[in-house]
Amino acid sequence: MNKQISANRRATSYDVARAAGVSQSAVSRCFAPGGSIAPATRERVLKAAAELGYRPNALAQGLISGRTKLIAVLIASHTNRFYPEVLDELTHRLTERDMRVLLFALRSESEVDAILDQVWRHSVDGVISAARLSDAQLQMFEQHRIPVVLYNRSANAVSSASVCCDSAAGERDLVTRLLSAGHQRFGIIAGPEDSFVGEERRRAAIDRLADAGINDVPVIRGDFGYESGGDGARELLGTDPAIEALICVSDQMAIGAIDVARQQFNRSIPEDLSIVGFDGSDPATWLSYQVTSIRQPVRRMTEATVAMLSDLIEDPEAAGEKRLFAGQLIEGRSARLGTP
Amino acid sequence: MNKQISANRRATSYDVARAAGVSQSAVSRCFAPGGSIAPATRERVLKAAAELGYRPNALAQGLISGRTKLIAVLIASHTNRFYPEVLDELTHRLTERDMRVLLFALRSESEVDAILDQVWRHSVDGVISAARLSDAQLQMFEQHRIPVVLYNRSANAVSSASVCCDSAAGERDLVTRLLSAGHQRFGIIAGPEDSFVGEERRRAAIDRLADAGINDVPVIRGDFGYESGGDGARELLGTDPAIEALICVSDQMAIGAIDVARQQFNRSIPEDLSIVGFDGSDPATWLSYQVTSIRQPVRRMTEATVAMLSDLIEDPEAAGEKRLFAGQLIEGRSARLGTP
DNA sequence: CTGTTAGCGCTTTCAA
DNA sequence: TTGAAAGCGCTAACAG
Repeated sequence: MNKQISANRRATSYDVARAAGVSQSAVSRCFAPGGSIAPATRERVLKAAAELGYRPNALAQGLISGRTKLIAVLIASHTNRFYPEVLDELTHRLTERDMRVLLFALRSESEVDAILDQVWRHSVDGVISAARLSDAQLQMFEQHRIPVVLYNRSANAVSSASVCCDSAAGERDLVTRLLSAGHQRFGIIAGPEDSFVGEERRRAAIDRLADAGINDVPVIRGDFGYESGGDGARELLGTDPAIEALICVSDQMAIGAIDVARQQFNRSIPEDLSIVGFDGSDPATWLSYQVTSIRQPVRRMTEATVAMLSDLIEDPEAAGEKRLFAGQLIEGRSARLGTP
Repeated sequence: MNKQISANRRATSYDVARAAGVSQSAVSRCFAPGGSIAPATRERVLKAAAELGYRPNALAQGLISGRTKLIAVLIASHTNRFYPEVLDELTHRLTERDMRVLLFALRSESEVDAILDQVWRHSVDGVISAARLSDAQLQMFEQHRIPVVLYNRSANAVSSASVCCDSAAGERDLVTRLLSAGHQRFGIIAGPEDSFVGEERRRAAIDRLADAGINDVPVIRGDFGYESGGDGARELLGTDPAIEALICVSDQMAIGAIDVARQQFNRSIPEDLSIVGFDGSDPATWLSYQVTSIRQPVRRMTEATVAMLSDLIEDPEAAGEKRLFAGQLIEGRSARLGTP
């Protein structure tokens, strides 16, 4: 019994080679970037390939060449939930550069190890992480020359490549403006303790307030989402009705706070209470809220991220660069702002 | 010169075999689900593997076994932008079942072919498509026994598996309630022509209105997003100030419409104007909007999707099932509703 | 239970 | 420019 091609087996380069009357390696060269092949041969091969519906097998290519064009994208679930622009932009820019996205959404820190195990097994060419990685985990990648670019978080010990929005500067800017508008009593609605950007913003706010001689500012922690922003506002305003400004580390929490302040505490925003957010996400610009916030330059940041990753893949010895983008103040209408 | 293990080469099963003093296939069996191996050997192997940091290479596994555990997820960019729950839930449920997500975000129909080419090359075990696929494209997968589950869209010709929210029924329900509350003049803010769910909802609304003897209802098309909802409202209310109810095929468009109606046309919602949306996405429940809408049971739907896909992967000959989930009415406060 | 053997589909020298 | 041959790292018979 000869080797039957069962009707639905996918065509291999051998099938194409046989059909075109050339060797298998000729077929391979046909689909390679700079493969030397005679125009006539090339045409015959491509014709046969088209007829058979042949497409190079990415697994085999990756296995032999050591290049998979696969990029692992790690992102905290809440980031995509509350700020979907990031993943969307990243995915598109990667696709544009002929790379594929292996997506991992993290609901908690504890999942990271299991996920890195998978990342590792799949021989990805690079990693973009919008989730926190430990130094040990980063070292693991560095050791094996797998480029990693951190998105909106940076490592302390290991010198890894990263693209960040300058949360601290942005938050300081916001607080400075609130101070110069005369606000004296503040409340902070922060993020979870394990959030890098959340903590960065919280600290920046507290430090700036301390510089102005304001200490012991009450802090409530939320999860970046709408509900938790409302809860935070309820608790802060309930405890101290004299609070004049609420500093929220995300737009969705600011929005939740605005709704609760207006509807349950009967405050006019910003006349009776200033509320600021952070991110510049879509809903923050909606007419009902117009949150005073800091917009992250997502497009430039994602562009920088994949550009940097591409470069590192080309030259794995290149040093990891840290790029810091300034956020842009959105005045909005949810806070009374003074001059910088 | 003997075969040096360069410090950063990743360990293979041969390395582990050598270290443990067993054959390579013993190592393989150690990591296989039901591989028969003596406990003692097993332990030696696992120890060696741990020391070398060995992890099976997914590429090689996929190549030889024909199973990659890779699932291609196709999703329209705007779906993730305006309704991120879907991708998040899908990703988690797939991960739970030990499958990996190869993500493709589509900005336009024209990208589909290029993307399917990639899907194909990567030998995925299955496909989840929350983007429109043509019959030809579906047949291609069917021919090669690659299971596809359509999410919120169904094919006409080909009988493919699908999980949908019953948009038509939901929209009819909504319109019926609006009618029974006495509304007579309507406007529709629809989605792009190439959107499956958008068109389904638009048609259902128009048909239900026609049943009630109401014809020639003005339709404006948006892109499911906030801005376009506002634009639609502006145009409809500008043209016909007597409109009593706005039917929007997405929540974010409903939200945009609410803001414009309130702030630019000075309408009280729902007293002066009823506005309904669709999806039951997060922002629709925010206090400032409380959009009257139909909630898609996303969790049950995504669960059904990956369960169905798993089953099809186990048994590729199984017939594709179509599951239709009823949407749940959210009364909200953006529309005056009558009894069903 | 264990080792041997034969590929999976491809890229990449190396000669011709 | 072309083809032959080796081998990426693994699984899956098949003997022993």
